[in-house]
Amino acid sequence: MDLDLRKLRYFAAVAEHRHFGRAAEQLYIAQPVLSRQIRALEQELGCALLVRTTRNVQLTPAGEQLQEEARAVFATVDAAVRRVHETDRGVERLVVAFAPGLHVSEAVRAFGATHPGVEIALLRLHWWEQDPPLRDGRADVGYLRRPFDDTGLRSVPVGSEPKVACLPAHHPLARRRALTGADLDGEPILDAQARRTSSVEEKFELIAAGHGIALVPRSVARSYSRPDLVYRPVTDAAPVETCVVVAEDRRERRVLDFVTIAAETLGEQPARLAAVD
Amino acid sequence: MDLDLRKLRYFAAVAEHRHFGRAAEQLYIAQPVLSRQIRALEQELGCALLVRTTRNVQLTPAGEQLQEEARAVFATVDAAVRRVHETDRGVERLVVAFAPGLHVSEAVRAFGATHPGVEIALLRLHWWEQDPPLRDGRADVGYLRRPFDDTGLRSVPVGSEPKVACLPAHHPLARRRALTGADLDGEPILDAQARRTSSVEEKFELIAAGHGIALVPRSVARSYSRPDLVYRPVTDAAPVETCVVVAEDRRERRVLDFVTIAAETLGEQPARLAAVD
DNA sequence: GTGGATTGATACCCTCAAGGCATGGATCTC
DNA sequence: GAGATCCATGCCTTGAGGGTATCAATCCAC
Repeated sequence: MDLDLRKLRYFAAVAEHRHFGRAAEQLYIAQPVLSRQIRALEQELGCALLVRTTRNVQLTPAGEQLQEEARAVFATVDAAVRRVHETDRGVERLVVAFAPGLHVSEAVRAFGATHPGVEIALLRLHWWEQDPPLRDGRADVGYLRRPFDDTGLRSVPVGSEPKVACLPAHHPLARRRALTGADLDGEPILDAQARRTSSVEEKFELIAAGHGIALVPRSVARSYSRPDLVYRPVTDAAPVETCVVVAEDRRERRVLDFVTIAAETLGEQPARLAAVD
Repeated sequence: MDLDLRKLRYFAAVAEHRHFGRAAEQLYIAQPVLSRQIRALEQELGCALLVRTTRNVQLTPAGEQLQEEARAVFATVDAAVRRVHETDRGVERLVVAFAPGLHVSEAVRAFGATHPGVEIALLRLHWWEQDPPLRDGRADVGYLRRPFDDTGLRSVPVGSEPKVACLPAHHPLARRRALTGADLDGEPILDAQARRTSSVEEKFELIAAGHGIALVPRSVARSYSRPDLVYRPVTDAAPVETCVVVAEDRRERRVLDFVTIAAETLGEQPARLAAVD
């Protein structure tokens, strides 16, 4: 059973006005209807949302939470309808995903110059979720770092780069110029299996706070530097390969064109990803 | 009139199976019902979603778009219901927002140590939208940079820092060690009024691509460095003040506690925000 | 303290959309 | 061309959404 958007909108009105009568007036329905709908919503959710006295209405903590969640729900729905209409009117959209530290401006610019009618959106990826957005349609094309699950995907390698260790500035190993894998034995590594952080910045916050260290591609080190973190090369770590990736069944012109342009852009200038120190 | 989640779920099933009969079977409804519901959805949206032949079903571009949007809608709704239930069961949540370049790990760690039962979520803010999330409930407390609209908000200053100019590495002004405001006259400044970018990284992509320059607080320069961008101090630019901010009507214990801890954390170590070169 | 005003809840009725069943029309397969 | 497959249409039933009238509880004014 689904949450009913109508009831949710009714609840949002009551939560805003803190008053059934005025909320009903705004919704152009009768007040008793509103009372019943809200009560039904509470039953469906299985928790109280409002504290009713005969003189006023207050929100329970769950009610306040729902008031906020309602905003997100309506924003998502409105955006969905808008984008469907745009697509129906012929607007072409290309969602380019990129793993942290990778730069897409050149390819986007080159693509935009030859495809002025295509609206481009960027999507930040995360370490722990690189390929799913390409498979489920959230993104049309992506810049990914191996390893990732490439079943059902087509990958074009566009460069490779060494790994570096990211340490807190006060870490004992930070005094060394370079490290080897053996140096890192016993260190707590924050990897994809660890508690999932919602952004790159959060991961660095954890490292800075002393919760662990991380092995990251050098381009990440170049993009995110902080005074309380240091990066040290790990001489015997395997290099990381970057790929431009699309789902195998995507055959739209704009998608194929972007892949071509992206491969050319990076292919001509491999120094972008594998620059010298 | 609202999009109907029931119809949307029906559509998602048809889009997945590419077949009315099997979709109806999965939904435990009769096939004719499904035909009518989908047709009604198409009328409500005002655009065709499916191309029906008597032998199979295909999606129109708008239909493919809606299939993808449906995923986002359901994910949002599910998360909303889940969080409401959690709140109802007594789980306390604190959403800490932060403007780009600010680091919250110390305060979060200190808060977590004294409030082990409170679940903490982080929310990245943008230049053009700093204070609204605090006012509409998306965030409980935030680290903001002036200027922002502080009506209805309570702000605790916690530090100030100079501004620097962010330029493409090949820009003529990049050869200078320091700049003044006069040097930047006539340069295209990417500010909050400019075309809105959805992340800090995108803004830097634009700068790197030569679309303009930006004036940013020094802590942003410290957090995001790239080989194709350079930062230069602007000697006569007004410093930027950072504040910990909450809505005036927020009086929950966990919110007030976090503000206290945040102010103490940054107050004791002002070097965090205003470090030497 | 008492009566009027305000506010949310309840009772009862009506309407219409959602859903089921039977069937039609079109297309593919053999 | 007969049968199978698949989506659409017609018709009926049911239940959720909505309206009006009214009640119960509280607040406020005098």
